[in-house]
Amino acid sequence: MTDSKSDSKTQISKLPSKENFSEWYHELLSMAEIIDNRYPVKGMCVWFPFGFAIRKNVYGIIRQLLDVDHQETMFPLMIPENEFMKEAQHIKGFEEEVYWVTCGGTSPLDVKLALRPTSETAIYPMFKLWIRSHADLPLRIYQIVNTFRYETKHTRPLIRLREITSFKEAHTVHETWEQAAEQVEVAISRYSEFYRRLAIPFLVSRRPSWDKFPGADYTTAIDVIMPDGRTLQVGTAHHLGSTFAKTYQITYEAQDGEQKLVNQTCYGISERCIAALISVHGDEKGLALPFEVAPVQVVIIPILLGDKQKVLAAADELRQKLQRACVRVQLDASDERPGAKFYKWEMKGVPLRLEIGPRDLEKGVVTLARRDGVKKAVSMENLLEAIANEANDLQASLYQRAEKYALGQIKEVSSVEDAQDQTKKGVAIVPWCGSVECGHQLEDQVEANMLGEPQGQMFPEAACAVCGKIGRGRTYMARQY
RNA sequence: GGGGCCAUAGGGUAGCCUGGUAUCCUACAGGACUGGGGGUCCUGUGACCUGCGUUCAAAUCGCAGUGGCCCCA
Repeated sequence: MTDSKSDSKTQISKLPSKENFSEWYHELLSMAEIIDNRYPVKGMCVWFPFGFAIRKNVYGIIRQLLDVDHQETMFPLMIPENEFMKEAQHIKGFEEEVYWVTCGGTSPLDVKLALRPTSETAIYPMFKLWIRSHADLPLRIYQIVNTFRYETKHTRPLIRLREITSFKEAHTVHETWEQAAEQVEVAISRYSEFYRRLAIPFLVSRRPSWDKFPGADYTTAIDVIMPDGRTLQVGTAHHLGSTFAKTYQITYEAQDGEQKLVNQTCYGISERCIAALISVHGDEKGLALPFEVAPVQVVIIPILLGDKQKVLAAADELRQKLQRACVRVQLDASDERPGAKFYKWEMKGVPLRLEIGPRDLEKGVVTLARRDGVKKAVSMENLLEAIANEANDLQASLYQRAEKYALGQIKEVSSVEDAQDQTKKGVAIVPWCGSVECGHQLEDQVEANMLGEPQGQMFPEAACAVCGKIGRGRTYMARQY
């Protein structure tokens, strides 16, 4: 404080500590050029080209995973009021959050148009037209679109937005309830694969009945534990049963000639997955990206000493070699000092850095530095192989680090008091008999949210933290974003 | 839903209390020397959120709006 001049110098372009997660997060978004939060409408942000490149790669994985048996499509942004208002439960869940278009130019519209907060009411009237017979089923489509919700709470870049720019929503239609239930499992397994590829550990749970999607029979959700111990919902899959089928009269002719109501599911992921990606892997130096989604996978830093032309030529040769091998490579031949470039590209999360200078040329090697700190010399001949290996190792190291943190944040507790303590810093697994009454009491007393029953796990018998009834039921509890 | 803090070059800030000339760092542009972990020097560009009010005069005082951040439900 006394030496403010040297203070400000050492703080040049430095991130706040990740301990101070909120500040770190906001700074990182702008310093790593992911999101520009200065757009003058509340809750609406601009993707920097670099951030958008991450988005493109990440959503490429989603597309890859869904394209196996889904078809990508695109529905309109606006939904006529009469269609939107048909499904009562659904409206009730969204009515306070809908933007309405009421005028065309200076003329009031006869039928108001809603900006989709999600697209069920846009898509399902069309499903009614598309689906005639059992031969049309199952139907699986998805779209990646923007949606609008008038959030009154505090908005947060990528996490709580008024315009969600990157909502991947899938909608499927099936003959039976069981087939739809199976589809929900498929959805969760695809999402699990997705987050594994991003090296992000996650929790899967069945949301309590009072927190399910409006109009759904049940909701299964994926949450990620953020660096401050709060959880972020980063994926949901809903079994819609025949609720919307009744409302929109979506029926098919079964093999026996009878007209039957369809069963549906929908499931979604938004740019919150990018928020999780950034937050889970990032550190004091900035972003840290898995090789698969990094816009720049390898950066080459020439060390311009001695015969500069020779070094530059070698660096460019290296660049071409990697480019031919389909590596997203960038040669940074700008006029900055090497150290400054190291910091710059570390901020952007580049997984691998290659340094090439006179010393390396002499020995026929390049210096390879991994974003997680590992640094070694590799020979020119084995370079491509070394890059592939280091990319794999880095992926494993990212995941291990993240998993270690995540596991450390989850604790089984048996009482309301312990749950209260635990949810201050992470996730509690609390014995719960499953009743709505006890659930509400838990949320009130623990002062945290119930994520719901952990999926795919077995627990020993224990007493419900509220009523004391013995059973195997558990619920995750956490402070949620 | 409730409460608090805040808004000055692209980013970070000083100035505001006590009304009059806007500070420094960084970034950016040009130049010179440099270059294996944030280089130095010279020159230059660039700002008082919007509206209304008070006043001879508003970055500064008042009101409203917009936007941002934090805490609690």
